[in-house]
Parts: sequence; structure tokens; C-alpha cells
Amino acid sequence: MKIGEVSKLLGINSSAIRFYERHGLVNSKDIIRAKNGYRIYDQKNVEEIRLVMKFKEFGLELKEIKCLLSEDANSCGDLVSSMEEQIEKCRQMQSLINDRISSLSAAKKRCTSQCKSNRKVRECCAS
Amino acid sequence: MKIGEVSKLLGINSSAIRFYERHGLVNSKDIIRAKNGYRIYDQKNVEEIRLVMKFKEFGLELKEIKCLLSEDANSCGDLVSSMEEQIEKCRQMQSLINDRISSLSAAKKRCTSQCKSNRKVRECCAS
DNA sequence: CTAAGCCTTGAAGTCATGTTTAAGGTCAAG
DNA sequence: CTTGACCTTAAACATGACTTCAAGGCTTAG
Repeated sequence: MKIGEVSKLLGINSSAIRFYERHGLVNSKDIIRAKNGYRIYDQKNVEEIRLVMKFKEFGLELKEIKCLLSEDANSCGDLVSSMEEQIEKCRQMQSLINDRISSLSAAKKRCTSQCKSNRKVRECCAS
Repeated sequence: MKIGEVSKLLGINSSAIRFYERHGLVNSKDIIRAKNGYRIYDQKNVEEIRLVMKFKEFGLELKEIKCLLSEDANSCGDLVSSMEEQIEKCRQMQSLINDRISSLSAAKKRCTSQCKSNRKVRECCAS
């Protein structure tokens, strides 16, 4: 597959794929080149990019992902710890969001009952 | 209060406060100036900044907050709709985070049982 | 053969959200 | 009256994560 096909398949811009490669998230040695210089991706390469995307979804930053995927560094033990950290973060986010929902609901209620509907936000909901 | 005091009170950098003002999130006309040019904040001004911070916590971007707080635009009706949208967004985030937790837990489980603990992430968790 | 649509690179640009710097004015203590 | 801690501004820098551009090569349909 050429980069454009991978791009379409994964729903990600070609330049982002090259960006990941340039920043060492995907091992450029693994990606062979056609005689004309085009990058040729096989299934394994695609999966590697997908892995990066998955880790991104998990809320990891690119440098963390790089660190995690680096050949000479991390073992699965590290990944498990990192996942545990992420799960903990998720739990914290859950409780933050719950608070936020309560707070929004209360504010909405206050606002609905207090306001004459065309008053300015500034005047009415600053409390 | 001078800007430094507000800064300490709210736990936010003075330059961020000036940044908000410059970007129209806080109405600069409302903030009076001492003879020497220093900004002088009263309780109302501080509450306005706090409101910005609260909306930021709710996950709104600065431009959305600006729009919401602008004098000549939004009424409370809009705020209520916006809050409803935010609540809906929160609900969506909750379910996304739930998915993420499941996915992380499953990945962690797979990883823990599959890996000899010192295998590389690349080799083991790409599935 | 040419035009459209791929691909290459390195460098520069973008966006959000600030922070830092430079150059200077003000204020309170000693 | 000097020193250090504030304050002012405009402008430059930082960060993350890309995107766009410039300049050029390859490919394929007509």
C-alpha cells in the first residue's frame, strides 16, 4: 500500500503519517521503499500506525507513545503500569465529569428559574 | 486588588489574566485603572474571571466562552442551551471513558497473561 | 505528449493557550 | 535615595500536533 491508501484506510492525513515516522513513533526502517522512493506499507506497518492511534485515544501524548514503543526501552511491564495509570486517570475524569454534570444541572436550573430568558449572561448567571 | 493579588487568589498567572482581557473574555472597560495605570479589580471583576475559569473547566474553548459572555450576543436562553449541550457532551465523554476503561482493562489483562514481562511492547501488544 | 493526481523532501505556517522577555514606570522600606 | 518587588506594554517564544508550501519526480488516462 502507498501512503495515500493507508491514509484513507485509517482516516488520517498522509502528512500525519509522515509526521509520526519523522518523530520516531513508527519505525522507519520497517517501511520499505519502492524503486521510485515511495513508501510501501504492509499489514504490519499499518497495524503499527493503528497502535499509535489507539494509544493516542487512550490519552497518551506522542512522546509517551514513542517512549512506550521504543525498541530498546520498554517492556510489557511498563505498558501495564502505564495502562493502570491511564485507567486511574479515566476514573478521576469520570468523577470530575460527574461533578461537572451536577454543577451544570444545578446552574441550568438556577438559570432557568431566575432569568427572564433575554437577560444577558453576564448579569444573570455570574453567581 | 491589583493583578498580582487576583493572580494568587485564583491560582492563575497574571499574564494569563491579561491574556484573557486582551482576547475579550473579560470586559476591559469594567476594570478600572489606578492613576499609575495599574489594573484595579473589584469583586465583580474577579468573579468574571472565575466564571471564565469555570467554563474552561467545563471543557469550553476560550472562543466559545468569549462568545457566551459577549455583551451584545447571548442571552440566558443561549446559556441554558449551551449548558444542555455541555451536559450532553459530558454524557458522551462518560461513555467514551467507559469504553476506554474496558478497552484498557482488556488490553492490560491480555498483556499481563501473554507477556513474559520483559518482552517488548511492539512485539506483544500490537494485537 | 500532456494534464491530473499521486509521491518525495525540508522548511515554514497554524492554532490554542498561554509564558517569557525587554524596556520601562511605580511604590514602600530602610 | 537606592533597592527590590510590583506594575505597564508589545513582541517574541514555547508546546503539541499537525498542515501547508515549494519545488520537484512518478504514473496513468486520454
